[in-house]
Amino acid sequence: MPVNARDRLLANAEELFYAEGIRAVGIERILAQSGVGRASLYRHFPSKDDLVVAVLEARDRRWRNWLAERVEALGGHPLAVFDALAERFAHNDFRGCAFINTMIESADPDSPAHRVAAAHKEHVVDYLEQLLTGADVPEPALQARQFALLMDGAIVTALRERTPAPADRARRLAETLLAAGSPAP
Amino acid sequence: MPVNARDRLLANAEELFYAEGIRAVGIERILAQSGVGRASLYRHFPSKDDLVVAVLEARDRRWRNWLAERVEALGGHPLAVFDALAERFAHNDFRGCAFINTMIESADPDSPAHRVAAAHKEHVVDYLEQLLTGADVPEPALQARQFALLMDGAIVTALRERTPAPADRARRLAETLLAAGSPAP
DNA sequence: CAAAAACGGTACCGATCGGTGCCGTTTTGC
DNA sequence: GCAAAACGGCACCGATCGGTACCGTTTTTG
Repeated sequence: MPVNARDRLLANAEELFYAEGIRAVGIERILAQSGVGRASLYRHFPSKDDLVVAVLEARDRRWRNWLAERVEALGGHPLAVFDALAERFAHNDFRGCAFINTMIESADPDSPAHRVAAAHKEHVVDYLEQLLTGADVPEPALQARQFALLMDGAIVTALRERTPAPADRARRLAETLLAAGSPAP
Repeated sequence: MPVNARDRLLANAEELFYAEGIRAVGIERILAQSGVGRASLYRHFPSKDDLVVAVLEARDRRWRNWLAERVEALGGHPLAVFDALAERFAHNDFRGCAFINTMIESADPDSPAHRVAAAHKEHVVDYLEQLLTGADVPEPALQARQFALLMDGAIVTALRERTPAPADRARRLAETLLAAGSPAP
């Protein structure tokens, strides 16, 4: 557990928001679980929305770093992103993608939280394109979007079925996609 | 606009829930937009949760009927489900899949709303399997799950990008999937 | 060791949440 | 045409929402 009140708030708010949703978690719950005084929260964050944005930005950085490291450790092939996802799905506190959830909960596309979530997904697509380019896959920009669609589909399906299997199914789809694209240029 | 208070409540609640989320819409908003008295709501539905379940069950029936009719009209081929999705994505009030949104908003898998949403997805998978079986696609049970994953991936991506393009991309993925499965038995 | 910053606890605020009770009116069914 | 059901409007309830102000204490900093 972090020592700062600020870091404790960020950690506990992220956990609660991810597990139950942003709107479903009140300020009081966060304060109680963090052991932080009410005033301390508003010293660090002007409003709940600002706390939400800070939580999402931190999670964005951490999640993308995790993915890159995990793909690297699994051999660096683009298909490894699905193996990384499978690891996530296996955790019993898996509750889907925090950023998809945020875009759905914060419906207004112009809201700060929604913007951060949308930006996260764009960054992931950029990473995928760079990964596919490095693997000499033709049309990496288009294939990156296909991969992202498969990843989000796997995430939503895993949330629904409560099993890591969708990661493998998405991986198989991506394999046939790469196999179909390569041999006929 | 329906004449019954009950039907007006269902119609307006569905519209508001879909557009802004279930938690984000209070009882008062629904009453005002429906022109219904407060007591009338609680005469028909014991609580907000019961209203939510009734709205979802009605939408489930309507959505699946719509999909079946649309696929039929588009030739009856399994790939037509993606053409049907493309039509939905083009509407400017498109806000993703109400049932995915519900499973995310009502995080508890045992909550009534979550159960209805999960059941809807199972029914869609069943329909896909029957559709693929009718088209003599090998391993229809497995391919139905692949199709469902592609559909959900397209829906989430369309919500994110705010364009119907993901439907075409998912269709292309499904095409290569069928092409890869058929010629090598 | 002292000044200053960070902190936890509590009382309080207006607004809104879902839900109940009662009233007079309108619509429906026989 | 009359009884009964359905209805809309309003007042009200306790609980909780996000947010503010002030308190005395602890921790950091120089």
